[in-house]
Amino acid sequence: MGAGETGVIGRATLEDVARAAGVSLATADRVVNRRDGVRDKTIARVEAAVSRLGYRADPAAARLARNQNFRFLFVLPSGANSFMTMLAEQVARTAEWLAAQRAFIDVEHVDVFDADALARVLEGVLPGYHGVATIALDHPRVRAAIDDLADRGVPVVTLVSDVPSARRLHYVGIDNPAAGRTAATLMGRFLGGRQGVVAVIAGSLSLRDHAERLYGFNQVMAREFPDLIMLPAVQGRDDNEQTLAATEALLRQHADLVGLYNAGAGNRGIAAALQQAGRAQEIVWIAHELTPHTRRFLLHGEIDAIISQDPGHEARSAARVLLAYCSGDRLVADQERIGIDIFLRDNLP
Amino acid sequence: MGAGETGVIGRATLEDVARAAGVSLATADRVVNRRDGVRDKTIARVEAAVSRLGYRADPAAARLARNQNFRFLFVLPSGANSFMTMLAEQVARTAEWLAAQRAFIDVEHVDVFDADALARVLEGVLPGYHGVATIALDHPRVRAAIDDLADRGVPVVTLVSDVPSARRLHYVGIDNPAAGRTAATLMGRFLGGRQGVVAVIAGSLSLRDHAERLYGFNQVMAREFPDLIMLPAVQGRDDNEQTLAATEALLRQHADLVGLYNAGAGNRGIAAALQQAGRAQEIVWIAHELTPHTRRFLLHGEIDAIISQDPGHEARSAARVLLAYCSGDRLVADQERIGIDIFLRDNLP
DNA sequence: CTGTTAGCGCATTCAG
DNA sequence: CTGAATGCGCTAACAG
Repeated sequence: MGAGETGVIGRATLEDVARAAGVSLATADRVVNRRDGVRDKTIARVEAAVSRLGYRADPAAARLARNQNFRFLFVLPSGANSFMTMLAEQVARTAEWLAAQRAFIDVEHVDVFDADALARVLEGVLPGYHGVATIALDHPRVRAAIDDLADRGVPVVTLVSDVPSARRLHYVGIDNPAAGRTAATLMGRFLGGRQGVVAVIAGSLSLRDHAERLYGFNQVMAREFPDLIMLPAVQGRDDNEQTLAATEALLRQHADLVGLYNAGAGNRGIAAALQQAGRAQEIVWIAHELTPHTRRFLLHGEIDAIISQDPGHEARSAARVLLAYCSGDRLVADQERIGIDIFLRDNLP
Repeated sequence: MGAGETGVIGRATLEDVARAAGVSLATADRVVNRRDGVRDKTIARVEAAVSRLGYRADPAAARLARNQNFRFLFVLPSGANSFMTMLAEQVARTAEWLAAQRAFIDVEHVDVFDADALARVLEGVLPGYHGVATIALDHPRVRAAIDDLADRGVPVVTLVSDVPSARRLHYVGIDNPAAGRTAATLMGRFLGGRQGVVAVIAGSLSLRDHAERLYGFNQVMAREFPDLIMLPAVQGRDDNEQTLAATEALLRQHADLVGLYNAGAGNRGIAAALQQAGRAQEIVWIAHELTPHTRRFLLHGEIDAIISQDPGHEARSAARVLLAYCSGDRLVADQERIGIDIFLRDNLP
């Protein structure tokens, strides 16, 4: 028993279509796959049969017959903060899944802050790769490298950080200005009328995603919460040491600091500084990316909210987009939209 | 750099394994698929070859050879609030995708509030279905029906609303107590020290998911924000009219109403009542499920935050879980975890 | 322009 | 217990 009789409805096959249209399998295949070399009349006959029988190609069989493998290159940062480490792990996990789809990925690590190094890797992508996913950097040389790949017919998707002006196939990541606005709204509302100074830290102001977050943050703070005093953004280089120092300086200079938004990494530095100053609980601190560390700080009530993106989702999405492009499949658009997640300690995964 | 040496791009096939082990294709297949009738010695030989060559079955080829179709039944509510309508749409969209995987889904509608009707549908599931996904209802008869299906070997996944005590394969939905706690934290923090009364509306207190949300909400309110006065929950039956009436009553009786949490549907009723009373902007209102209506209320500043779940994700997840179970594939656990989404007007999709 | 044929990698009879 | 043979639905040469 079990798998009940496969019943009758074994759907129409290409052969059924061919027979119904009175042509050969090959011809049916030609029109279904929009290859030329078929008279308009027979095209019409076949298409009629297709819609009459409700034919839908079996992609599994097609891939098997085509016997084609894909090879993708993922370019990830070598400097490993927690989020990037998680991303790398998820890419590895995705690789297993992809292998089942006859697609393989190689990973190459490069210093994200170094545009030339990144561009060099992109420029040197070997032929034989069917697609590239990369953490991008908004720099002319990087943009040029991406465009060159596009010219060579290699689709590239940008991951986490975008280069909108390049001819990339797709951007897999969050809307960063919106993420900044989200942080600002939470900041303003959590502060609930308290007066004082709000500071902002970023990894680097020349990283597009960080800059965009600040832009969004400042926009909403100015418009919605004009009573709060915004400090100019300081840089922490996504590094715990430097962020610690920066935070200490802020605390020293502003006794009335009530809010802190870190648009980049280095949260352990902030935690250390706040704890040392004994002001961890009173200051509203909003951070990015759910990692083991930020999770702990959130649970302890130091971080008040985390704005995040799901690295697993991003890795899978990049792979799906590349694969769909290469094999001509459609993709479910809203499955590929990366959401701006908000985590409080109550809705942690 | 570049293409790590996977050497030749084609991976090992079962035939390669067979040859390497010095057995026939059939025998290799027997051990790979754990069928018996093979001597331990040859099993060992084959397994050695498998791991030596790093063999991984090609699922596409396997499905093709097996030539098997699956048929699933989705049981959805007939009473159509916006969220359920969206869910139904997403199920339809998922069906298209599933068809490509040789799996087909039928949808049956039933009144969710009627346990007997639901149980009847579940009891009457025709043989020939390989799996069932259903919006459940925590009722003995429904539980029994689910267990019967399980006994018949039909996997069932509960969707959106769970019956934890039943032998369902999987629950696809959010952690509702946690959702309630999330709402409470937002409520308390958005109120930022304001004093007054907080009201709660639910569709029905006998719906497990609504009850759980209230439980979580009350828990956090009592523990974290003891100064706010909690009103006993009122029922709106997930209906705009009744929810309107309930809200009007609340507004009439409590001039000091500062917060409103709706754990169910019927948000249009609330909006109407608040607008009429002219208190839409001052009351912190937290609602569930992002729909065209709640989105509008959020953008207009009436709703302050929406706690949500992604119906597209849920529909796809239910399908994937069923399909993976039926075809013996593993699934990516954390792709199937349904998150508790928080939407402010800044991070709307 | 159209048809014939030989696989793709695997599951499954049916013999031995 | 094991092996040879057949076919799933489709693609891709290669003939006509």
